[in-house]
Amino acid sequence: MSTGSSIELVFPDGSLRTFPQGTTGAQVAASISEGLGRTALGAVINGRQVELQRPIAESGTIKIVRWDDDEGKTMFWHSSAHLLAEALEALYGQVKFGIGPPIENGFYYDVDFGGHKLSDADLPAIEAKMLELAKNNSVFNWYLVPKADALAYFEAKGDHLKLDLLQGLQDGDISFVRHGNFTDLCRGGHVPHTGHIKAIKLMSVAGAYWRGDEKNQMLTRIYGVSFPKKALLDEHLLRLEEAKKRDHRKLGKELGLFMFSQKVGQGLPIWLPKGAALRERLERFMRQAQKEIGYLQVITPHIALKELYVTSGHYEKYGADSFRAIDTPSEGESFFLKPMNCPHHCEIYKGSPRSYRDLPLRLAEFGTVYRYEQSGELHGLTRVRGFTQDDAHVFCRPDQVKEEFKKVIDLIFKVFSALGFTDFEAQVSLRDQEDRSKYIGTEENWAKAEQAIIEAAQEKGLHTVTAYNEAAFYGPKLDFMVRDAIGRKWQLGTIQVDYNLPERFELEYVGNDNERHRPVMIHRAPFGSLERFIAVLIEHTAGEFPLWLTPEQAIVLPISDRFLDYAEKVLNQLNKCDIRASIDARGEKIGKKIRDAELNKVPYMLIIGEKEVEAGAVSVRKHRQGDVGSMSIGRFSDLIAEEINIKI
RNA sequence: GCCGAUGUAGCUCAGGGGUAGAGCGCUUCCUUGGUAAGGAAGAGGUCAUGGGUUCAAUUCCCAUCAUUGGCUCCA
Repeated sequence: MSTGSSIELVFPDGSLRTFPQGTTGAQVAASISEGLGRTALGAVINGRQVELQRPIAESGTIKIVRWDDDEGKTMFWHSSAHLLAEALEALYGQVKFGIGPPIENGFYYDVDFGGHKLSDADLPAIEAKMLELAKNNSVFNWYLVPKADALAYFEAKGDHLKLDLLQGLQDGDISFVRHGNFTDLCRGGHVPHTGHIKAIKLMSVAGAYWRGDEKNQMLTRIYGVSFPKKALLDEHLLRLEEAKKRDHRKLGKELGLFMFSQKVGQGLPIWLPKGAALRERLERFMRQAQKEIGYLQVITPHIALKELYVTSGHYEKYGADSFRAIDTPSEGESFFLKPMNCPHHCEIYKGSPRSYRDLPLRLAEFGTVYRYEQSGELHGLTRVRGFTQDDAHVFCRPDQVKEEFKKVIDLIFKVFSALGFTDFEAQVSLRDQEDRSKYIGTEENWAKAEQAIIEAAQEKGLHTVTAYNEAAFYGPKLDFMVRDAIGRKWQLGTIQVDYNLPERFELEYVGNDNERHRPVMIHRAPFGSLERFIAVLIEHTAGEFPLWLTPEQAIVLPISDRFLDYAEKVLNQLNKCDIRASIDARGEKIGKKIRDAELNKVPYMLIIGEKEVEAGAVSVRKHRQGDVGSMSIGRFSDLIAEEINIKI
């Protein structure tokens, strides 16, 4: 409660202190410690980010934020976007500004250059201008103006974008922020002055539709990132380099896993022998895991009549975005490439009468599906036009939904842990809260499905986040996001509850009351798609796959060609022990062979020479670790078997 | 689909109006070497494709295709 002359502020640690009315965030920070006073970038008061120099108007919660706080970075990058705008105006004059928000790793500004075309080559000059302007230590002044004045200001400036933004704002006072020679419409939350921005890197230029709507004008978006210290920028750029080294497109090529062919078509991955073998091992692993918990494997064709997808609702929803229909020469039939496996599985369900005793019926298929994706969206293996889902559909009674859902969660846990994804979170994807026209099915069924997901996730103790407008058009989802070895988030597995398809396909079972009932369907794919999963696995492991998956587990390195015969014998024995291996028979020195094997990320190198031949042994060297000593092949194969068992 | 960039040897890339270069890889020869690069020689490219400008285009211009960073979309 604030009195006339003082305010009370609650700090993040729960402590409460009283300050005179009109105290600024900066004064509060300085009162805590000299260090905080120096490093503070902003304040979060009652959940709102505000500048340190603003007097605090009312009592409430306060958090002084620094660079290390997320809010600190947000304010820092937001301020940097203003600085970018100032630089652009200084360099190019008549520039219209859209929005310039902070993002996960930096900031961007959407601008309209009129006729001028900006390219990457212009970025260094803009960067230099920003750094130059930053040195002015221009204070970010936040102030209120009447809406009429705000309109007049941007009217005079001819900035139709800001005017458009203003239309959407409530009448009354509008907040502006001014620093140096630049004034912008802005909600607020800036660092004290531009001098804090010490290192800037403008990353790229891209097109972006105004307000994200493709019917609107396309603006030029400039992406950038900035830091309070040069060293932090260098570190950031190093991280990007590291990510680049792990890029699955690069590693996939280097390791001979997959390729694309212009003649085959964009977005259609081709699996090379090593990649295909890796993929098969993943499939085998999944088949086994599913078999253990009662899934039945099925196989369905790659095309189906249009009517199937009319029934399922996919035609109405995605017909226009599908590959063109395949028409038969004389019968006038119209087929579509399979974009989903579920309609086929529904037909399997329908193929014979079902009793409540048959449920749950769990049909699994590594189903290859084809979807027309816009050309600009294709990306390596993560976004393709033809891919294989580790798909399955659980048909069950309404009373079994939650239990079945939980079993699927367990399966996903098992898969993730076997593959080393220990850090993940689950996202409950629900409908758009306003626009429900995008979805099919009754309100009642949606409510039931959403409830089942939320409860199952809770009972499994999952840490979940809720995302609206992320549901599939026929039902809500539980999506699993894993965090990879360098901290990036990827969406992998998904589980979806569906009351709608059973309805549309008129699926039934006979209950113990001898009446007909409608089953519920659960769609699920722990990997999501094999393509995408392998892409993520490549980037997560940097191409150093778990031993049980890796295409080449060992390589035999003879010291000279005098030992080639023995090398062949060793290879034979390895094959017998089911160890995937090859021989490096080149006329190179051992150092070179070792180097190449290390670079190729082969887990084990078996070096053989005079000593090994005499002892009937191999000298084992482990990738990244070095020499682990000499042993018999039997011992080596035990070693490998042991390592595989620990990991799965 | 839209905006920007890119496309030269198997890979990574340099070059530049007068029909091309490096490193790695590959082949052959010499070397027979003990835990991250031994030496030499050689093969390999219609400079993405199609037009245009020019005496001459891989180089400049246009279009197409593909890749790529974004936007939109994502069953």
